[in-house]
Amino acid sequence: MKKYIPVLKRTRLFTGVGNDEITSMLSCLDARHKSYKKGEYVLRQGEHLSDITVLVEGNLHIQNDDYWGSRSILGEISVGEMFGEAYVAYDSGALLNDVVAVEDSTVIFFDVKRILTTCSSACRFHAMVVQNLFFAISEKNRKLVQKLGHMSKRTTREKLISYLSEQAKKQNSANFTIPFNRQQLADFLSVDRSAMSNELCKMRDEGLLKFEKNMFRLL
Amino acid sequence: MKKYIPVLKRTRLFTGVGNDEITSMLSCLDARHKSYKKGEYVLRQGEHLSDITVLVEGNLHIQNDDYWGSRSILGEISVGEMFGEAYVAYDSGALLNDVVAVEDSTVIFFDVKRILTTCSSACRFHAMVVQNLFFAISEKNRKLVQKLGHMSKRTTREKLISYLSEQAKKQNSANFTIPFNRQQLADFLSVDRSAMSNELCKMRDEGLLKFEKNMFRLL
DNA sequence: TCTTTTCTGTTGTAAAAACAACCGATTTGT
DNA sequence: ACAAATCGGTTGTTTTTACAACAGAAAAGA
Repeated sequence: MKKYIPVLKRTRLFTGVGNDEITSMLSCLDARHKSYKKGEYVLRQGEHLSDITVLVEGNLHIQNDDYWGSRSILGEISVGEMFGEAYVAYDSGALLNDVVAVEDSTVIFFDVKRILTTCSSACRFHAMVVQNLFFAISEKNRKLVQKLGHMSKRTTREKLISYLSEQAKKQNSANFTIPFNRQQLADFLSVDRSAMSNELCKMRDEGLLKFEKNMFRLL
Repeated sequence: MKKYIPVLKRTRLFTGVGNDEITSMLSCLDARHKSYKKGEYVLRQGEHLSDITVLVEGNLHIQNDDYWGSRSILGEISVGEMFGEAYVAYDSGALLNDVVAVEDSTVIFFDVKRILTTCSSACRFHAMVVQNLFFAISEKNRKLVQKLGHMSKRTTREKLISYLSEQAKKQNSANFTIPFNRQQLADFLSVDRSAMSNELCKMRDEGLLKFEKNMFRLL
């Protein structure tokens, strides 16, 4: 567990917390880690969550497959990001999505719930953790709103422009890479892959952008 | 301000807080109220927010108009609900949407930011407020995920079924009313109004549901 | 290295949505 | 009570998307 401390130190959850303090919090929060092979499910829709999770290795997708097999990708979790904050509340109900490892991954589970819902002061970092959690969930909230912004566009082209512009802005450059392949991007934007591929190539031919694999350049 | 205490008492933010305590918190949190006529903007996209707001009268929409005038409704705020929690974090950036009064409305502004970002104990309800805020934003987060669930459906019919099913479940009955008229529902689901109206009537003719104005019944 | 699988782009067709225009009914405002 | 604006439904046309099927390139695996 110790080897993950450098990673944890750079996460939202442990912002402003020193190495020694993280160590003591690991036991205070009953931290456990678990590894998953590519393709394995970390969490499943319908489960009730009592922990939050931090990804310390690999890459996860939050997704949803419907009865007819069509997939929708809600979001992507990269190293240092967490998942499950929204399900800590006692009345939050069951998980609405699956969380799947898209690479071999390692996740740390924290029982943050008891920190939030009890008034005990077994650990003196309560306030800090709560505040960090709050900021983390705020950030996720804003991300969801951004995604809704993309999805509310009517055409595939508009959705692409909306998404790619956001990525360019986020990475502070007209050159950037995206964390999805074509099928995943289509699932993320809820459009058909072939139609999207087609549109992307049209946009390239019109001189709006260039791309090669996951690297894009807006012109 | 005092007349709003009964309303405030039933909000997420003040869950578990007594009347006297609310009164003292109103000054602690520098509460101010403001009224808006139907159609007026409460908040505008691009603004930087330092307060959170609680609606005590009326109805608000969180929405977004693009350059070509097409509108997208992100969500609806009814009495007792709050807005702006996601923008309390110091690095949250500008507001991504407009907030508009769809009826004559009254809003109370709270400077919750200083509660979160300082360690002073000027008010002994810090912990409670932070926890309530956390649960509120968790809930909003889950709502956004649900909305994304509707929007990720490919056809208008699927979007409608997804949305109406959620409403039925939420209101615990196959009979329920929705908080939107047709145009607003279309803007909420990001589809064309006339196409949606058409689809709705087809579904009615096929015996899937009945409706009259904002009242629906799933069969 | 060779085979197999995955990934991406391309095309044609069928289905669906967007758009525009219109009308009657209801609601709002004066 | 009357005029004006809003609302909901209907229809036809155009545009866009979904779907299916295929092929070459790249990547993964044996």
